[in-house]
Amino acid sequence: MANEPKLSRRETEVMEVLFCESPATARDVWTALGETRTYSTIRKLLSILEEKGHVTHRTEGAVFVYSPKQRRDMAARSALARVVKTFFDGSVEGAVTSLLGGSSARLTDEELRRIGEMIEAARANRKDSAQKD
Amino acid sequence: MANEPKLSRRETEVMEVLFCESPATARDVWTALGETRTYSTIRKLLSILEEKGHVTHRTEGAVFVYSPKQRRDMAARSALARVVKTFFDGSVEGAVTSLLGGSSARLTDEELRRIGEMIEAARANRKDSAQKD
DNA sequence: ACATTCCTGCGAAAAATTTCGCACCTAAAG
DNA sequence: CTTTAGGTGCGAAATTTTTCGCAGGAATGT
Repeated sequence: MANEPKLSRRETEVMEVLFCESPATARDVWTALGETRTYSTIRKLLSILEEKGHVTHRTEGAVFVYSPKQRRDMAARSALARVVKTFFDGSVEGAVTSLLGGSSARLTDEELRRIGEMIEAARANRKDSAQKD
Repeated sequence: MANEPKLSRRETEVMEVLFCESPATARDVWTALGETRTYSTIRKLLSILEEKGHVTHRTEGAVFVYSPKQRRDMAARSALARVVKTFFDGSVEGAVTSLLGGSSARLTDEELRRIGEMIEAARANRKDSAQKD
């Protein structure tokens, strides 16, 4: 069923920070994570992540600046796919509904308009290809 | 930043199965997970999860039937929220776009129509409350 | 009643993760 | 040049996770 998570708990945390705000130094990550552990610990995690191939770094001056190796949009897609499968029985509609319902208050009218347009476009696109058949 | 994950790797796996198809017996979960571990292992996980308060069980006949303790829609919301924050800088619009773009082929026109309506409703709602101010 | 099968409970070994400290190096300030 | 602040590499202790096996108990078929 659900393909097992590749990352451990802390590794996941670090990756999330990285996806959220990369590129980032070990110190950045440390800060973002609330400095709840030792700076040393974070560095270790980062190096493990790199060894496993989930992260790269370039040296800037003498400091390491890390970035996720996977493209952000791809990671986003699979994260969403997982949520859709797990919580919405695979229904994208369900997910969109939840997304819209949960925080519609935070969406500007402009955003809603754009999303609406997107839907229209998708429908039009759909009809086109339907005609082709 | 990102509030740390409460569950370990395997625990997460089990919870996902449970959210996907609950209620479920230990054996169900075991099967869903591909029988890659021992049945005993899965049971242990389940009991740990229960001890930690993430899961409950009722006895049906003589077997345990498990269910997540948190409501599915709530879990869904927070899962989505996390993804939105991590991969879309908090932009719901971005997430919806990705969702729609990624698998628009799999959405029926009917679904698209409904989503469209939902958007309209949200916009209308928005204008109403704007007038109130 | 007896054998067989499948469950649950428990305890602990085995393995993986997580967390640090220490040695050493570099850049910048004194 | 010397000192200081902050980085990196590495090894290993401390903890958590993960995995099992074995001892009953209940249900089912013979």
